[in-house]
Amino acid sequence: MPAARRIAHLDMDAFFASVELLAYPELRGEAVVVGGRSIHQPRISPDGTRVFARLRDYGGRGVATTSTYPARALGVFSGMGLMKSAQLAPDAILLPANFDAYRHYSSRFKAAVAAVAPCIEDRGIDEIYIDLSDHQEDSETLARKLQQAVFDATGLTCSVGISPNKLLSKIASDLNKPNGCTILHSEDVPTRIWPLPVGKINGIGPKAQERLHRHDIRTIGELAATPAEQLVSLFGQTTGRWMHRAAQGIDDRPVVVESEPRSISRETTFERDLHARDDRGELSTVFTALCLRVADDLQRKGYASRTVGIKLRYADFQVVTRDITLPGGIADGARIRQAAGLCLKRVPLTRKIRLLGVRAGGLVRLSEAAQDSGEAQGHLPF
DNA sequence: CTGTCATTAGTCAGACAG
DNA sequence: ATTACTGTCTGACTAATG
Repeated sequence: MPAARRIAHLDMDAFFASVELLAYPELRGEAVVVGGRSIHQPRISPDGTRVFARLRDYGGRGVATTSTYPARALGVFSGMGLMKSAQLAPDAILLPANFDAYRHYSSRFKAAVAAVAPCIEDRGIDEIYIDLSDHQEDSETLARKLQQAVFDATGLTCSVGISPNKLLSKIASDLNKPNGCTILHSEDVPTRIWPLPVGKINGIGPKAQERLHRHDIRTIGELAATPAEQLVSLFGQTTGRWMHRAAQGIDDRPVVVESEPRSISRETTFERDLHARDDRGELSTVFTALCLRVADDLQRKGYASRTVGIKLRYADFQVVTRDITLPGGIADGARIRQAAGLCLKRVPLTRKIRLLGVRAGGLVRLSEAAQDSGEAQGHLPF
């Protein structure tokens, strides 16, 4: 008989901000926000102390990527526009994001976890699922071991949830933050999960939450008590059934140790909104650069793309996408640029544009790609 | 021959998450 | 008023195929 499933979710505490605090320990306890467009590096003053930019000094477009807990106490959360954040916390310190450092600490904490428990599913830069089913120690011991290993390797704290499945563990890891540990069993669902708001379920975002609220469904318990048919009629077959099961704490998704990427993309928001009529040159330069970066990413990772697409965000925030599927995979800049150019022709260019993006989907491994050179569709039989 | 149904691929928008 | 970037998935719709 196989061991009962036991799965951990491990989430680094305020990850980006905490990495910054390793570099700038004098900021511990301060309201610090990470984000913006990277032109506010700390300076060294004549007396040798570091001088940091304040939120009130920030001018341009940008959002808070993360904030320390003191900044959160002032109402500044990730995703919030920096202009709005500056109103709430003008004296908060603003640091540019340093993704190289975050990737470095990400690898370190994942390696530390792997030394304790090797069956890991990557969920982005700052969190992972771990399958502990084959381990003998009790969950409390394992959780503390994981946290100690992460702290020894990085000097950073994390929070851990352990339960029979990913859904419950994800909720659990958030129940006791920072540096917390929560262990849940199936029997705990009515007491520990049902009182929580529906938005605590990973996958129920602001829109679904609002629709549920309109039907007087606010807690996970109320969701669990809603007939599956009603949820299906509200959200469709797949999502409705999933939601109903999730509310009972049921989730049989496995921990996926490795997976292939589905798409690779690059996009950028301009300093000011651009118009195809007045800013042709700039738009064209950026567009080509994005195509080259996507091509470079494809080649470095060893993929070719069969579906190339573009994305535009107009000044009013409306988003349009177009894509094109090709007979064979491509990975070089010139042909990505050509395909993306065809997409661009199908989009109205009468309004000002705020963002431009290029995407490569339908990925095939470069080693197996047909290396389509325009004749790979085969010769006609006559 | 025409209509219907099932299935699949392609396209696009939108929700969600880290 | 303000709202990054990268990536995944689902639903709705259309077209093609059988």
